[in-house]
Amino acid sequence: MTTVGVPAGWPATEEEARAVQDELRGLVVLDEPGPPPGEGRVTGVDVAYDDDLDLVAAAAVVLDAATLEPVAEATAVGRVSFPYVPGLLAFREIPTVRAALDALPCPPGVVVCDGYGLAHPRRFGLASHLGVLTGLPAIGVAKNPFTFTYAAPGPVRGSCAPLLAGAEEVGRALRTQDGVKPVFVSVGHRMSLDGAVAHTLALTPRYRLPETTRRADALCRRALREAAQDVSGRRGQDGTIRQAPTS
DNA sequence: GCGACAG
DNA sequence: ATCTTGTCGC
Repeated sequence: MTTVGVPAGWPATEEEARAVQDELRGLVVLDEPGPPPGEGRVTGVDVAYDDDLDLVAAAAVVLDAATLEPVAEATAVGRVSFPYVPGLLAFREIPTVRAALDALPCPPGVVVCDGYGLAHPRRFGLASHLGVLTGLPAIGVAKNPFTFTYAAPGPVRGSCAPLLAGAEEVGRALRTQDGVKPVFVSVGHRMSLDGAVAHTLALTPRYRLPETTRRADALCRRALREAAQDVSGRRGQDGTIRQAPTS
């Protein structure tokens, strides 16, 4: 596990954060189909919070794309770098997620985020932001439609319908299991929408959410529990931080 | 102006 | 995201 602070120059206000998004948005690569699903490696990233303890724990879990078995994993713990503001989620998650990705012993392949990419008020959600900063192909798979609209996809696994911002298709509502609420897939970086949907289907043989997300979610929660244990052990009742044990 | 709003 | 027990079902 690695520890991270808030990066120097990280936006402190919503205005600054939006300006960063407007500046980086142009760097998203949309003309690559991305690696084929079922080959190479796919990495899930997720984050868990304890706002009271000012803790963020991130996990990155690398799966073999063919078998969906984990081949590597890493975690990182840091301070909360930004409040939750709809549309600015990336500023809350990225520093710790990047640290976890950097701690991996192997290349991540395609990164699967818990949230959106292009399906975003300024077309630059978490998956796009993380993709641009790392250069990795990335997609977003979210659990709800945010402010976007969609027609219900067919009831069978694999059915999908456009996720719409007005008339613009920003992603797809995808049924990953028969009769189960769809997930909301969007392109992050260096991947086509069809590719993002195909990857998502390949990652959901059994459950609604991708195996990448499920594994990363379980791991970051565990990392948060352990970090919270450590912190409470080192903090007095007045919040004073005592010295970490030297061993 | 007010409410809704990825995680 | 997080607060949270039991419960219905494969």
